[in-house]
Amino acid sequence: MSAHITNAIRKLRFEHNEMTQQQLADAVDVSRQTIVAIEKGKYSPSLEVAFKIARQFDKSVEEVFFWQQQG
Amino acid sequence: MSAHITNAIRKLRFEHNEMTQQQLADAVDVSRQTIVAIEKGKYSPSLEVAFKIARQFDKSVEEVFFWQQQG
DNA sequence: CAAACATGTCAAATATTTTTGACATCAACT
DNA sequence: AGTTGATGTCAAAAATATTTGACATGTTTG
Repeated sequence: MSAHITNAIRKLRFEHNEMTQQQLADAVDVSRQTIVAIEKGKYSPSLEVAFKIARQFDKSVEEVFFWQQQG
Repeated sequence: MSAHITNAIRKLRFEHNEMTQQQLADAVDVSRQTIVAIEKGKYSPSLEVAFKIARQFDKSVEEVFFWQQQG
């Protein structure tokens, strides 16, 4: 029932000067554990955090997060 | 500190055959109160609900939700 | 080897989102 | 006048996201 959301955060971090999880966390003002959890798909972020992460990489939300509908 | 996110849900509901809050709620599988709260900007939704609402209107997340960065 | 760093994980506490149920108002209709 | 439907609000509970602090692992560097 719950939709699954994947993301390209890890890929984008490496493409952006090998940014570390801690650096991204600081840049978007969340904890490192939050970045880890989102990156690993443990849960999906709030829309606000999603916007912050996307903008950090100069991307749209949909270029970073991928939603696949369930049946 | 908290970024503000506005949205075009009400406008889109009316553009889509005057869809009611209840119909939208049913379509994206949340309660009517959730639609009311998001529509009125009481809080911003999860990324998952944001995706569902956007797709309901055949829009991207960014065509429905507008994030304004804080200083 | 030891120190530093990046990553992963866990558990408990806190914050935020979402649900449920109830009630109020207003407009449209019979 | 009464009913129905759409919207708004409130409060408490439940679910989910986020934080904090701690610890473990592997890699790199002095």
